[in-house]
Amino acid sequence: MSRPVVPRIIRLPMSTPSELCRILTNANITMYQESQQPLQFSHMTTPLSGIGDLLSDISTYSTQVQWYEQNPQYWSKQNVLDWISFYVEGSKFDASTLSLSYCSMDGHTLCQLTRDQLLSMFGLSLGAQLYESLAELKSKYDLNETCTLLDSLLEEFPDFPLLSTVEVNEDVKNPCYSDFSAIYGDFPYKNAAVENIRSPSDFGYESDSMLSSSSASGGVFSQNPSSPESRSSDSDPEFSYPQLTKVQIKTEQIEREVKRGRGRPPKLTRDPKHSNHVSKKNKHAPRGTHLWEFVRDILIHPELHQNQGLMKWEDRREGVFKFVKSEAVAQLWGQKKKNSSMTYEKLSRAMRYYYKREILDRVDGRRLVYKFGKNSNGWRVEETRMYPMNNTRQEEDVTMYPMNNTRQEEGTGV
DNA sequence: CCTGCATTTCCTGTTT
DNA sequence: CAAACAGGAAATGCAG
Repeated sequence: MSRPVVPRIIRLPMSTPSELCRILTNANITMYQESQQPLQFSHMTTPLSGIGDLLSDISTYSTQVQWYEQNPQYWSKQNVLDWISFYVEGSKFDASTLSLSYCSMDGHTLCQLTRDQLLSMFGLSLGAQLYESLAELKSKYDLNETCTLLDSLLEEFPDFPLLSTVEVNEDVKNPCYSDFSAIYGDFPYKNAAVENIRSPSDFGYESDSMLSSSSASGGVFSQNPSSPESRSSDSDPEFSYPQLTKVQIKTEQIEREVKRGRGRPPKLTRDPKHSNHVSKKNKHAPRGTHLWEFVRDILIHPELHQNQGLMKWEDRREGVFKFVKSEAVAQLWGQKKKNSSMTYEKLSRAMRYYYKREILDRVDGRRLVYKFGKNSNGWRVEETRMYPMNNTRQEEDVTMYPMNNTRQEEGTGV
């Protein structure tokens, strides 16, 4: 089998900072407000129950995966937006001319678009890039999917005489990772879908659904309760986490007795079954805001959260705010960073580091209360006046984000 | 490969 | 007493 074709995308110099700021902000706006739908595999039918289970797992997982990790046909709106953002960012496309309505479609809809439609929507250059990328991703994932199914079939039925003679080439099984990584280097093109598939209970929530019913959905703590901060899981009245089984607790204790030392332990893959399946290196945290920016964005766009009341302003003018649902915010942050074991305790440590950098000022004597410092920006009323706090989100929001709200993350250094 | 940054993880002690 | 705060220490992952 020949190697799949690799998209020929060249990373061009960045757009202007303000453009990029808008792009990223736009992505954030949508990211936090959208409730992604689980992917449907109903179009696939198979008489084999094992495959059905696999698809069920994939479907569950797919509420979290990035666009580059799955077939464009199954992309959520968020995936589509991320995909577009990626190419906008890498081109000289003027983001201000881009209407969010063009980006507000799911993968299925996207895949119906003709080349001409894409060109008219995104311009000749970007449109062509998108079309090319889409076409190649589609063909690649169609192939990949077939191989994955075949692979799982082999695991399910190892003794099946015909299937056992079939070998699946590694490069074909993970075409995206092997080829894209060669081109993009650090870019996170890898088959995380395979690596991360564990049990359905491993998968965290998606924004609102989890915030209201993490325990019911077998929330994120069921996966990795290894840190003692899990003790704080019952601290939040709005939150309840699934109780650990005795076996889990026992395993935890053994693990901690074996390796206990200061500092952050290496991330362990808890499912050895998949640990050797693909490369473990999880390069590149998703592009996005820093913690304080994440917090700020929750505060200045409360209307974008179906579950409001995560945080609130205590004194908007002074930049004083409070974590109302501290563990929920931590979970949301963890979701953003693909870290299901994030807790408020850990998040708050990161917040405390901001004191020294004067991104935050101390607020003594008030629990869960912080204050933006002189090295933070984008939260002041003047900076966000273009955003009426009570309006529902509209497409105009995208281009209305203030130009002067540029990121200065590097300028906030110690 | 090395270095720096921004966390993340863990811990001990203190305050509310 | 529990939860939150404080901050040291060390590790991680990414960017340059």
